[in-house]
Formats: sequence, structure tokens, C-alpha cells
Amino acid sequence: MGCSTKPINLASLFAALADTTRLRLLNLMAGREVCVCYFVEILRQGQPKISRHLAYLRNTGIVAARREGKWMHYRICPPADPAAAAILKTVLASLRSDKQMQADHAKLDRACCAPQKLVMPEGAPRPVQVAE
Amino acid sequence: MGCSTKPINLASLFAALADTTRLRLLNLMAGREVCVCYFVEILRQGQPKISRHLAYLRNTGIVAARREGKWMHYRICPPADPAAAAILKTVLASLRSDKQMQADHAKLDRACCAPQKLVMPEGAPRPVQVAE
DNA sequence: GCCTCACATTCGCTTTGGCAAATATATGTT
DNA sequence: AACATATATTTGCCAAAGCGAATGTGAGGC
Repeated sequence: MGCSTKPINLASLFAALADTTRLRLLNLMAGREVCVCYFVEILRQGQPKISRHLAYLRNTGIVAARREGKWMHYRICPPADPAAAAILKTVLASLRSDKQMQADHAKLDRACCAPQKLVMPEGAPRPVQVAE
Repeated sequence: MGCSTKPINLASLFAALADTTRLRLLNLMAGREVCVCYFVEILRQGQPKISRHLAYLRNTGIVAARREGKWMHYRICPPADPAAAAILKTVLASLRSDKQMQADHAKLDRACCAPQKLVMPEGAPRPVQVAE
């Protein structure tokens, strides 16, 4: 759990989706829990910017965070409202057909399975499979 | 036709969906072409406001307009990008489960089939079925 | 204790977009 | 031409939200 149960307004769900950075973050979280340091490394954008967008997603209620020592892990949190859940699912599926989103996923896979190629902070926690 | 072919960015599609008024307009246009005067009457909001939101949707490329004498008819214009089209389709389906959206549709049906009950401008054109 | 790391938040600024009220435009009518 | 109708656009104002830079916070490590 950790997922908030506050009702999601459809318009606010779309507002959360209306930004390329947030779409890239969600795409990376599709099916796994990801540490913030990977977002920063893969998107190559400033850490405060990443953090602000993650906070936006968290406030909307579509992602949840978990602390593990110094690291924060984020995961997608399917909304309770079935309509919102259906939309989010379709969106994640649609993102898979995008070139940049595929590239982001490939980078995460490489970071996950061969961290030497992407220079990662020593001992950064690996992304972990998560229940849909 | 009349639908623009400019490529739709996913983030801008979501921006267009991130407003309750625009969602209500899209819901009313699901499957039919609708005259502006019906939007104004059903949503009970100022005409300039309705017009601005219709312009927003038109600029995003998800609706198209057709003039017929003094009246303007708007219809949904499925995006060429299959991902965007899939999302829009899912959204329209999800809206159907919303209480207010159902009420709006009911009002439009009544305006269409018994215009005396809702006071409509004399001779306003009826909404018309449109290809999906 | 202090220091560092990983992340979050705040600040100042700019852009975008919502609104109501007023005004403009296009079409049809007389 | 003058006027009415249907719709669009402009204007002025305000709140939300994006950004980079700076600063704050929580968890180890020494």
C-alpha cells in the first residue's frame, strides 16, 4: 500500500499527465519501482526538477514513495476509480510506442543489468519489479 | 474531413483534457456533431467561455468545426496518431460512467427530441449523428 | 559531534491559462 | 443599408505551474 485513497478528479489526472517530464517518469515506473537517482541520470535533468515533478505526481495520487535508507523509491499507484485506472493503463500502454520512451526504458534496463556502463552512484539500489 | 493533420503531442493532448468544461464538451460531442447553442444551453455557462474552450480543443486538433449559416457545429476529430486516438477513445468511454456526463447527454437528447421542454432558439439545428 | 549523500523544498521570475466583461465578426433578415 | 442573431476574439486581471538557483532535511558514516 502507501497509495492514497483520495478520490481522483479526471481533470486533475489529465493535468498530471500534461507534461513530458512527468510522462517520462511514469513510463520508467511502468511495472517497476524506481529510485530517484535513476530518473536524474536517465532524463539528464536537474534533480530539483525531477523531484518537483515526482511531488506533483504524488500529490495527484498516482504514484507513491517508499524510503529505504538514503534512497527514495517511487512506484505507480493505480487509482481506485476504475475510469481513472483504465485511462492510466491505456496511457502507459500508449507510451510504449514512443521512440524516446523506449530509449528511456532501454537505459534503465542497462543501468539495472550493467551499471558500469552508465556511471551510477556506488551501490545505488536497483529498480525492482512491482505488482501491477 | 476538416480535421487538421498536425501531429499531436501527447502532453498537449492531456493539457486539452485537463479541464472539466472541455471534458463536458467532448462528452457531448461523443458520436455526434453539436451546435454551439446547445453547449451554452446545457452547460449553462457564458457563451464566450464555451467558445474559448472550443477554440482550445480546435487548436489542439481534437475537434473540428463546420459552419452552417449562422450556426457552428463541432465534432470530435480522432487524431491520426494511433496512441493519441486510443487514449481519446478510452477517455470518452470513461466519461460515460460519470453522473454529470450522463445528465448532460440526457439534456442533449431531450433538446434534440423535444425542444419545447428546453427553451431553445427558434430553429436551432439539431445535433446529428457522425461517423466515429 | 560534524560531514556527506540523496533528496525535498523555497525563492524569484516568467509563461500559461482560467474568468468576466466588452467588443468584433459573419451571416441572415428587412 | 440597417439591424438582429450566433459565435469569436480581445482586454484586464489573477492563480497555477514551469524553470534554475539556492537552501533545507533526513539518514548514514567517521
